[in-house]
Amino acid sequence: MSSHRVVALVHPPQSLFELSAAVQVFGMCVAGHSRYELCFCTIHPGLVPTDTRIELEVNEGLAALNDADTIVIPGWNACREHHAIAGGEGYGETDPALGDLVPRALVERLHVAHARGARVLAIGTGTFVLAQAGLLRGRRATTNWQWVAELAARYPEIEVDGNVLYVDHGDVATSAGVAAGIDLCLHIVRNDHGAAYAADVSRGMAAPPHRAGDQAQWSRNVPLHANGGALAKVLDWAAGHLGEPLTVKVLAGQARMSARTFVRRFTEEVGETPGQWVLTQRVSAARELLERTDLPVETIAVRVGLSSAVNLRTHFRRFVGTTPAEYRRGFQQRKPAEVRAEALVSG
DNA sequence: ACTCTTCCCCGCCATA
DNA sequence: TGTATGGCGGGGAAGA
Repeated sequence: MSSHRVVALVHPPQSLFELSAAVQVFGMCVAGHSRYELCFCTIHPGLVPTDTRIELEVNEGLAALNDADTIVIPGWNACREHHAIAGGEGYGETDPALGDLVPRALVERLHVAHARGARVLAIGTGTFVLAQAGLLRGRRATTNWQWVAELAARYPEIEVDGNVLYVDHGDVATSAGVAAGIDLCLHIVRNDHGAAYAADVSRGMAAPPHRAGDQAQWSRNVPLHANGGALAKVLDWAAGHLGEPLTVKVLAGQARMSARTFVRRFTEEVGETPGQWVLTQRVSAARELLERTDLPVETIAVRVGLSSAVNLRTHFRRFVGTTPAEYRRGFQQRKPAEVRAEALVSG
């Protein structure tokens, strides 16, 4: 099996931040190499302007999409081009022609790629390209909160959800802007190569390990380090003590807050309730243990704080869509092929 | 499948 | 008056 080819579509004025979300995650080397082959293409190969005063040299044209296993569209700033040329800042202003600036040739390439089974990811305003290509018809999708209304207005056939970080349909996925792009890419890596590998990648880039797609987009852009980082410390602490009872009372105590205030602040800043968050962490930890140990399911359940195998199974089905045993089996079957592939790359 | 208990989460409100 | 806190109670879900 040759390595998975990820092709990022660069387009002027390219958003560097959203591009680097894809670059960091898919280009990240773990133990010396990456499991993805990351390439770039653009409509007119050559120097591509970005949203800052740096140009990118991109040598491949749209033909590179033909053999992509995954296509990433890290933002689509065509709308800002006019503002930039006019000397304006462009942020916050909407251009009604946003979707119309998607060239026909690109739309066709995307159709072909999607039809032959390539996966298409959009980060932030990249969603508009997928919308214009008709790949989101009748499906749920998201984009930057600033653009949610615009997206919904222009494409009524899409179920626009502005309250999530990302939406993944398997063949097509969209995310909110900036940091949510990292979350989406990590989510993809996680499904491709498992939670343990994804955790290695996110550790490599010092990103928070896992945020579920249905978390709210940051309502006020408050970093977790607000309030002297009290919440961030509690999250770290809790992640290291999953086997112990993590009730709201216990967590609030760690944060030196009353339970009521803790729940309120937690949901505001993290985007989901403490209970949901703890549960997500526990299932996540269980996935990792299933992948890299041979511990019995019952033991794993106890170790991650889910008390019993019965309990673990119900939550596992809800989050992962399968049973722990099945998940482990599926994962270990893939293992030998991957190990061989790694040996080839590193050797 | 059932009960019983505990905990979650949120609205409401008094307080600082 | 505006803002953050935290106690209380209930509806409901989770777990034993």
